[in-house]
Amino acid sequence: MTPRTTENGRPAITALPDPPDLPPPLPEPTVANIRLETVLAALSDPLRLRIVRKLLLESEQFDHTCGWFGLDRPKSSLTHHFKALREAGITRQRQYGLERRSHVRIADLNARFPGLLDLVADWTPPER
Amino acid sequence: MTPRTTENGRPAITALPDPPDLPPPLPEPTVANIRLETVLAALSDPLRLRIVRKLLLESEQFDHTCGWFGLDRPKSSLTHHFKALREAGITRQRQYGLERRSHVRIADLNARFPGLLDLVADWTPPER
DNA sequence: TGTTAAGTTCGACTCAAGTCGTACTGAGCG
DNA sequence: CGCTCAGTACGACTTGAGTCGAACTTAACA
Repeated sequence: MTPRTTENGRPAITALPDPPDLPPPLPEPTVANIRLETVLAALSDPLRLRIVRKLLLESEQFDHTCGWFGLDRPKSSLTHHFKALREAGITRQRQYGLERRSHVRIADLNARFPGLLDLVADWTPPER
Repeated sequence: MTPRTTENGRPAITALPDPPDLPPPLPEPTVANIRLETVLAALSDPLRLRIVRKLLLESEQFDHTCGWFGLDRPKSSLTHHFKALREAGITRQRQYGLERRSHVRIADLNARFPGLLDLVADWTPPER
């Protein structure tokens, strides 16, 4: 089975199965409670768009800490944005000791809003 | 040629050709200058989501005036929202005498962000 | 030419969101 | 125990968006 690809040759955004024995996720909306307007609002911020896009394109295996993103912002700002993504239902966060790791809820979002993640993956950040 | 349909049976959102001899469009971004983050921000407002959805699902032939939408808001608020949609590149507005009519730039948006309009068409407004 | 009506413009107000410093929490580890 | 370090909580500040009233513009039309 070869992965389906999108118009521009990139492999489509698809989900991998979860490994067992993970810490429980932090509070998040159920799939049915994910609202389009909330998701769009969360993704309308360029920094959060960068975060989600990087997770989609570069996360080799599983979830990642805040530091992995290399974002030049104070920690309190990052907390704010990662919380916004999680509460919108876009990412799932789990606590590993001191670290809080994030990944995109790919299967949930593909089920609820097919095609949306592909738009994020194909996004190009504004130059400057 | 029968129209392709989406997963839930609704006909896919596709564009009709423009009739000739229209008034010129009001200022709007070119297709290449439509930004994903701007479009998502414009669509994250429930009122604007309703406007676009209604245009997609119920506009029988061509574009529609503000009044057609039956929105219970003062005119200055409607001006604000229709301008936001137009400047984001989501709608095109043309002046017909006193009236300013809007329609969705379906072909442009399907080319730039495939699948996005289908998400809007399938959206269900929050109850109450 | 005067009236009507669609829509804009302007300015004021409110509120939510982004930004960030500072203090705090809590796991890991010597 | 006490240090370190990831991340949170809280609060202050600023900015931008949504909301709207009031005055204005301008076709259409009698």
